Amino acid sequence: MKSAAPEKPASERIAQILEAEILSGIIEPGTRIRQEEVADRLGSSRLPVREALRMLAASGLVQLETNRGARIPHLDKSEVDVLYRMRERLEPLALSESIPHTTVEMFDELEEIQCEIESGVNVSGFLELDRRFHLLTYSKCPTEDLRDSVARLWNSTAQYRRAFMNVDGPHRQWIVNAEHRLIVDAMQRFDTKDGERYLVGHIRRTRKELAAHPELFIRDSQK
Amino acid sequence: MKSAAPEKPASERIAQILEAEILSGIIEPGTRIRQEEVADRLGSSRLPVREALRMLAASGLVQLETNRGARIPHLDKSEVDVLYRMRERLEPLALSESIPHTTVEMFDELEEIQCEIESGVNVSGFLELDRRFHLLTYSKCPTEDLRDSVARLWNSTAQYRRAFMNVDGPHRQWIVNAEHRLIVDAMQRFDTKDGERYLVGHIRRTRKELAAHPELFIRDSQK
DNA sequence: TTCACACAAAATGGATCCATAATCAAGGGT
DNA sequence: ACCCTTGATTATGGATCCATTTTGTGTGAA
Repeated sequence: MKSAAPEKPASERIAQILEAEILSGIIEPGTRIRQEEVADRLGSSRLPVREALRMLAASGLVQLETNRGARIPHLDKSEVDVLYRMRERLEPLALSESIPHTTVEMFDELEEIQCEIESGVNVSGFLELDRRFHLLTYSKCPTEDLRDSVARLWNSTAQYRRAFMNVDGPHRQWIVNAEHRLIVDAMQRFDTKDGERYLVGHIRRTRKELAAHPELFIRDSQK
Repeated sequence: MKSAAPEKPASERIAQILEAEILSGIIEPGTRIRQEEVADRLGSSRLPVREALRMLAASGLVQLETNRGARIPHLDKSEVDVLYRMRERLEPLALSESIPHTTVEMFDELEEIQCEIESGVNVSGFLELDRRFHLLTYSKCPTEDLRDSVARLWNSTAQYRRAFMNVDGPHRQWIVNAEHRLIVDAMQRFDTKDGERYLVGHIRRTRKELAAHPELFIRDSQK
């Protein structure tokens, strides 16, 4: 019985690294990803990189063109809008499914994250904390497919949240804090309806604020 | 300038074949998929098969365990129930987004499919036609991610629709026909609200009928 | 000067080969 | 008789090598 062998996952390590680099903005949209470059940057052969790219393509994070390699897709205004409408419909379901299985430790962690957000952080810090906050509220959802779908939507829209935050910054940050607090309160009361209501409002407001900044999508024309 | 070279897609041909085999029931849930077997059955090396399995895993169609290969996951009653709730929320959005871009040819094809359904077909025939019908109503949705998400949900639940049809058969088939007709009518009137309403009812009714047959999920215990 | 054609360099897709972990079977010990 | 251990077989994960397509550059002509 060997306990010290967690058996490192395979090439999905590369997929996770690439995913992190993409949605943290290190790799910008439109950039072409060369397998060889990634391979010896992460110290492996091209083969795991290929598999990782296939996985990311299936997750919608990159686009593959045969014999042309992988690149991060540009999204136009209306596509991001629809992705947000998908979030408005799916995430409340994930929250509802998660609420019955919440634990005290979860609320402690949510409280901790929210306090850190309110303590004042920079843009990257907020994006990271905000992501952790919301995905944590969905974490007890028993259906893996639903959690994965939600995570996919967060990944696909990450770069636009970042761009928006860089423009609009901490403007009206108090609204986000209030919404987060209301969501946690509904969860503690095990009130799925209220939770869904506040969450829909949260996402819907973000969608509209994003739509008010079309300059974030100027890439549409130079596509 | 060579025009006759559509440049066959790469190993995703294998992914499509495997996908079709899985959701048509040829490969049953719980079955272990050996790369080598698939490789020389489809006349290629193991490498494209590996990539295809990674892609299918990212799509949720198979589960990968390191050094243990791929197998088709079992879903229990509550998981299928949540997948149907996801459908109830996402597919109306896809329909709404598709309706403004519908064409006359589409309505002709929908009419043709529905007539073929009403002409009386066997279970496999109905499942195929029903899938074509619904995915066609979403086909003009401009957001690829949304179309892909919907297709994923149809794939994940395919085997349970099949099992249900084999049990309950063409029982109350007239309801399906009426719902399909109402959906097409709403589309022709460009009434997205009505379309969403009828579609939600259609999926919701199916979910409840499925939930009334727990014997389709007896695999839960022998998991 | 600009466009076009051709050739070279590079990157992707695929196949074969090797290492390692898991599974199965057989044998021995309790 | 049953269980544990040990070895052999098998299957997956990874690396290197080859073919094909794309792309970028350079030269030539209009």
